[in-house]
Amino acid sequence: MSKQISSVWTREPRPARTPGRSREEIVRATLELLDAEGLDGLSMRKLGARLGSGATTIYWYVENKDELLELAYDHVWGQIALPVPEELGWRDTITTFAHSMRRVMLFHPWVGSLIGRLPALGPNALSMSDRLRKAFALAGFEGLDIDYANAALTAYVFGTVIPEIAWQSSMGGEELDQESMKETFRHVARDFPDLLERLTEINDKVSDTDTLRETSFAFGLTTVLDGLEARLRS
Amino acid sequence: MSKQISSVWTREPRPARTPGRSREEIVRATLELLDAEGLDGLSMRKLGARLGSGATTIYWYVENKDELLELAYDHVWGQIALPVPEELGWRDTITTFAHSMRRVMLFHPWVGSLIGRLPALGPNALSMSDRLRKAFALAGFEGLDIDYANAALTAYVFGTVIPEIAWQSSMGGEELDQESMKETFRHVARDFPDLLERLTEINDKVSDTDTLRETSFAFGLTTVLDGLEARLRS
DNA sequence: AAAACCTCTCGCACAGTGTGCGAGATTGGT
DNA sequence: ACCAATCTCGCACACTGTGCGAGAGGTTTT
Repeated sequence: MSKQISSVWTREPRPARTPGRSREEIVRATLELLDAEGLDGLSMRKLGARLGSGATTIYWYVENKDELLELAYDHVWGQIALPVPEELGWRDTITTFAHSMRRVMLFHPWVGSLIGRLPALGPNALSMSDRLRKAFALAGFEGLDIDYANAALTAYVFGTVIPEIAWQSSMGGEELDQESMKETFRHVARDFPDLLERLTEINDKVSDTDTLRETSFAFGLTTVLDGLEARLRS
Repeated sequence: MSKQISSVWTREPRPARTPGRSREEIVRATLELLDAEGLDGLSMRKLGARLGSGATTIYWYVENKDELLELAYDHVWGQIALPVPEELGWRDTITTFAHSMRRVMLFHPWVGSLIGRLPALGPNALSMSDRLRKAFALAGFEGLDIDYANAALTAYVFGTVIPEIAWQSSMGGEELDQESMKETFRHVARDFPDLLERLTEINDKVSDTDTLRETSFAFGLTTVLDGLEARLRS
């Protein structure tokens, strides 16, 4: 009888009654606040105000703020599209999935700060894993290799998008302001001639950074998929 | 004349005088505190106490707490080993690099929460990029492909390690306590029979989760490298 | 020697945080 | 009408980052 990891998902939720607030309502408001003001903008008092209640009322439905974040976190994973692999074939299925995952994460930038802090144990996260696994099994992977392939793919998406979020947020809500970004980069990279040269090359070839990042993402994605396919053939 | 992205690296540091504290001293104390108590354990007052000074003294050397984190952040990237590619060949070089990066990150788990919040513009981060690029250039990549390969590789490492950190920290400093982890997982995954089946399979084949994660990391790494190599041949 | 001027320290205060507690309101069952 | 369970929330506590302005200490100029 060892003690569980502390998480919302290891405690039974309070049975839902008709009167009063509900967990769903609270999570919905949490998501709105997170999307509107980011992780720092979420406070129990603001959330209470949005719900038309006292701040500490929330603690009746949720043990603490982290549990609230776990709930919001898992909700996001539910928004990722994963086509039925039997119809599209595994490569297109995974590709679609990866792009959808990226889009969803960029739309809810605050998840970037949660991935390193909260384990993803919610039903949506698990269901995502489950369906992803089926796609990889259909591709021909067996046993633990299914999990390894799964981990590699999601790792690539996470690792790409998380720094993207950092950039996006450090440019602070403003319009892209590409020129100032280049200026900044020129300044900090002044001691690295090769990096500077690369920067001007990028300037020549690529018009805006959004498509650059998307191209880079696609490049890495096919790289990973090619690597996985190589495994299947050996 | 557009305004810069706000960052320590875009401001000239205060010229160093002999008396009083120094930036290096403060960063060192910051790192100690971060390693000892994590990101939440770092507060200006605690840091001041450790330095034997008032909390607000720090603001003479640093604009705000985020700048302090940027400095500590960049310091970590300086600890990653990157062999000389001409000696080892690019694959071994990158492999060594990736493992070193993972080890360093796991040793300073708080970086996991910073990757999604602060852009990596410090000299160590840039120097890492620079040297990585050289390795990929030596491998045979050209032009933007060098950056894409670079991005793909670091994305994979980031994306693997960041969730690892989440697990590590959610088990709260305690010894691994594998049994309770399995118990937790069995509980949350109770509605996903395939996942449960996979879990027992893992239990049979793998003794401890540390080596499991390491195997998984190595699997994904060779996957990415294989994918990159496939690009080179086409 | 005196005055002016930097460089640096830090106590105080402010607005804000998560959340424990306990008193009260609201509800449903008898 | 009474009781017990369920739910709300004001207050308080310890804590956060940081703006401000008074002062200390040292160096340079007059």
